[in-house]
Amino acid sequence: MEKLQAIRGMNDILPEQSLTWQYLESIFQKVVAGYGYQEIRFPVLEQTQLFKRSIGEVTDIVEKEMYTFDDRNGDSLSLRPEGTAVCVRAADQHGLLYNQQQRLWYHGPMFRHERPQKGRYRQFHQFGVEAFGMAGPDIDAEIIELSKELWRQLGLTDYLTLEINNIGSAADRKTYAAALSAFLETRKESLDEDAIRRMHTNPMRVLDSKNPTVQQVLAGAPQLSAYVGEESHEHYQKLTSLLDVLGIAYKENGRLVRGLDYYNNCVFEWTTDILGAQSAVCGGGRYDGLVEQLGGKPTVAAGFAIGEERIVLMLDELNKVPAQALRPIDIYVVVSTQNLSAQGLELATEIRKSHPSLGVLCHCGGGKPASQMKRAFASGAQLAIILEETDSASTQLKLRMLDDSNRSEIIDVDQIGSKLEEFIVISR
RNA sequence: GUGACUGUAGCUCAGCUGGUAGAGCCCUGGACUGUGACUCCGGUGGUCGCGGGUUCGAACCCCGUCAGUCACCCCA
Repeated sequence: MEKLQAIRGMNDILPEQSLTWQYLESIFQKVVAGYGYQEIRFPVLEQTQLFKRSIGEVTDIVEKEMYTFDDRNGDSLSLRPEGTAVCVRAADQHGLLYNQQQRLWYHGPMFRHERPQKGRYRQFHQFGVEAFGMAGPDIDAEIIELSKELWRQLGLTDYLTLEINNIGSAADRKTYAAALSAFLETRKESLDEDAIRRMHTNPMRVLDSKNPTVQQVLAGAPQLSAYVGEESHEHYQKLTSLLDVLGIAYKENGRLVRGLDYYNNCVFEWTTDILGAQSAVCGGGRYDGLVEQLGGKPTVAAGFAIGEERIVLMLDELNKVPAQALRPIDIYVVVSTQNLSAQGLELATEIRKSHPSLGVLCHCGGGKPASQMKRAFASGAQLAIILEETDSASTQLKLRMLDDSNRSEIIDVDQIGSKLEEFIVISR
């Protein structure tokens, strides 16, 4: 029988790794709750039209990266390549947006058909935040500060840089793209193949070129900032002064252009240099026109999304997950003879009841005490409780620390309640 | 979608210019050990990613295919 395997670019997260994911998600949830954001959950499958109308018909995501197929009745469906569009659809469909303010968060798998590489997979996970109905730069500052707080609690602050830019309104960008395109046309002979190809399809993408010659040409190119309207300028200025007041350092990057069409005014990105080529771990900005574009009443909005895989890679690389979070269990119960298996199960249950924060694993499946001890050490538990029979056919317990100390003590069964705390720290 | 490198036991890897596979770890039985760890002896486990081709003969050469890794593109 041929073995089946996972689809390319779709990873299994095994028990060892899942502890890191749980830790990460618990910090995320704690932080957003602290800022008053509420969770929203929505489907992984939506009408293809939703993404075409939001992300943009001519973007890479829609043109070549979506998992799109026909439903049994012929409707075109797509696996969600990102969360913002779906969040808007869901919130608007249920009347959460009109004349209201909402602070929402979500997380879950997204799908893009790209060649996998470090930090980028076909099924990947995003954690995102979306705020609706607040026009001012204050909410922009809030979500940026929220993201910074995530990094602080995860211990990643020193490894991340905030980049921001003002990309103006959709109309501003259209005018600018035309001007840029015209400029590039005059320097065509100095451009590489790539730049020439994008010159007309998506001229702003040429700004990202890593070719030094092209970059030289760009030095004399028109600047987006010159095409940004007065209103956007004012918004951006207020935002930067808010960031200053909040003590959030940022780098202005005039070439930061998001790949999704719906953004406007301020956009931002958190980047790191420890992940190789995939340096962006969080990206977001304002998208004031999106709700209306999707058929809702005009509603201003801002949000960001974080790539969870990339954060997990950082946490692993930098060893930032506390040992406590990586410990699958606290206590391993060893049953020295099969006669004691019922007592072992009872004891484990009792400890779970009296100390709900502890993970207690009771050895099952038989085996010599020696091999049970071996598993106890391998389990990552702090303490082994060994049930053994005495000469008088009663049972005694041996507590043994599962570290190099070899510390151990023999006690009566009814002493366990008080003795436990002498051996391990029990958090509430 | 493009490119480079890789694909041998559960894991990490050897395998010289082609002659039908090996080690360590893990697991397991035993010796020793004041119930894991060190040492010693034994054991389980692979149609060498898959499919073709060249050859008397291929893990090793050729072609294709699938998968992994990294990079490009783009993005989180």
